Amino acid sequence: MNIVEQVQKKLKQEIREAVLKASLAAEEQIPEVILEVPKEKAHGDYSTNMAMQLARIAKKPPRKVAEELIEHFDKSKASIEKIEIAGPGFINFHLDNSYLTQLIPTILESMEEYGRTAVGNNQKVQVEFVSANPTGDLHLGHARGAAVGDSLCNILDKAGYNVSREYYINDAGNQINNLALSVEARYFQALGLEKEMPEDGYQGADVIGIGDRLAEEFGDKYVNVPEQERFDFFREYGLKYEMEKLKQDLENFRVPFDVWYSETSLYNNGKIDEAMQVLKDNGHIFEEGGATWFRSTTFGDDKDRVMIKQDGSYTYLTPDIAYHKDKIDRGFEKLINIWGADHHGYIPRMKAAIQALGYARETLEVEIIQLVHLYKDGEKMKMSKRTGKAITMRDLIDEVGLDATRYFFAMRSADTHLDFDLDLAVSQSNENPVYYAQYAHARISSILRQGAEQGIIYDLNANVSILGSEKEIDLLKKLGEFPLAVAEAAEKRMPHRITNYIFDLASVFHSFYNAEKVLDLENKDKTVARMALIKSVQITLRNALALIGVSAPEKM
RNA sequence: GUCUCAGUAGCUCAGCUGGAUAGAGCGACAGCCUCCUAAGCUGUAGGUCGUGAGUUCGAAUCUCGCCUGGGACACCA
Repeated sequence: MNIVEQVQKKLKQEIREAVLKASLAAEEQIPEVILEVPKEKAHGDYSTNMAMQLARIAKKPPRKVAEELIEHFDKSKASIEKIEIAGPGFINFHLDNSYLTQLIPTILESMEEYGRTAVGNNQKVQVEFVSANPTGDLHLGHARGAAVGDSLCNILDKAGYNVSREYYINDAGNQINNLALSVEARYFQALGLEKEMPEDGYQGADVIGIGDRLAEEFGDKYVNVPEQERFDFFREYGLKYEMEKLKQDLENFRVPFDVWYSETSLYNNGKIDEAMQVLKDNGHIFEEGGATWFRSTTFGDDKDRVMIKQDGSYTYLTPDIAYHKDKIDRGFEKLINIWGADHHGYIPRMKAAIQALGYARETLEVEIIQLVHLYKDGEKMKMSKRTGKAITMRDLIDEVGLDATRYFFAMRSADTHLDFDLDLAVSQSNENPVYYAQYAHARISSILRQGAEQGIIYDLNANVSILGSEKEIDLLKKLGEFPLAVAEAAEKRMPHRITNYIFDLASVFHSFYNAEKVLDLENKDKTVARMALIKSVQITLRNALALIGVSAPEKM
């Protein structure tokens, strides 16, 4: 707990104490103390609406309640400088903010650990994301899911959760057969032979590439082998090729995974049968029309779902249920799935399955990633995966750059539609919000470099108590918020809270930079203290950027 | 038709557990480099928070209806 959290806690305690001493409410009647930072600086450092909340219980007008509360408030505690009643009954606290300078040694000592909290309680959380079919290139929606998922994992980790990142490989079922047939067609075509693409074949350029590669490597070797052998070979080859490319693309996008989980493995190790058996034992399975059904309506789904089709094969749902059972069997207490908007209708049946297996519905959380629309020259770009005309994640990174892409995806809440302005993201100018934060970091680095050249040394023991100007206090306040911002982003599963924080911190720094000079040879003590301050800003900025996978350059 | 997400400044979006005069960026306008990076700073203009009701001391925020837009509603994955 840093000094800011300690002061807030103290303040809340004192407010409760005052309520009791003033006999405004009995102990069990007191609502949770809400402290907020007023938008208006004139309204003090913190304010509480306690008096308004108590008005009914105390049967007195809010301002009267506030007066009595203040009367019994012990001002000697919690650095209080002044207390005022304002508006309809707010109580505004003005603090002696000199305590904030204690943040500096805390941050300098914590370094890359600053921001870490234990709110997650080491809970075992698994985040499954991207999980795109290995049948083509990752597109924009996947890129957004990857960026949001990775950022969320970083944030959860920082907030004290025990996180595992997982990718579910859909390497079974029709779409892979389709891939095999598409590869086959492209292979024949690469050799100049006639071969039609399957009806729902993958038209992407990457499959053409696989065909070319096969033709080059093996010549016409596979033209005249038995069909089944050829099919099996192309299936394996295509899958391996697509997966390698996928892994490489994600790695380039700074998105690592701990586990790559194969759907096929569920078929081979009996886990599907196992899951089916549990559902059967729990009485949620029935036969009808030659198919085997899961009675998901018991748990609020719109209709029951087929698990084994008339032809004896599984639907997509069946291995997926086994997969989720396996996740829980592996000891995860919370499963977070990050899905594209098109899978949105799938949530109720998956949650139903979790319940039918005998677990709490809330074990599974699904975060939906809404669609991305690309705009260029003010116009929406059309794309279609079927015809292979989609812009791929790789195209996007090549054109926009890694940092800008990550930042753009992280900065919008994931469940709203995103209009991605290519021209804006590409622009290397002040129009681009990505550079704003990086620029602040580079500026700080530059000042610290020059300070060092002039032999100015600061350390944990720098006398920071001499800091206290308005801009310095603004900076310190913002620095103190970081652990809270991370904790809140984690608990609400909202990575974009972090970009908001980054922007705010950078903004306060730029403002400070323009108002006050750091390096001042006439006043060495102040220079040392300010260098320690901006070093703290640099550390915090870098930590925050790391959470969303954006680099913190020393120079720009 | 059912479900779901959204609608906030000209554009793109924030807005916390319901709080005070609804905020940023871009764009427009006016200023700031003899000074650590002007990719920056300071200020001005710009709003019926889609709409109608309800809940209450108080609603952009919660509830319901309606309008508009996106998406999902397979024995596909």
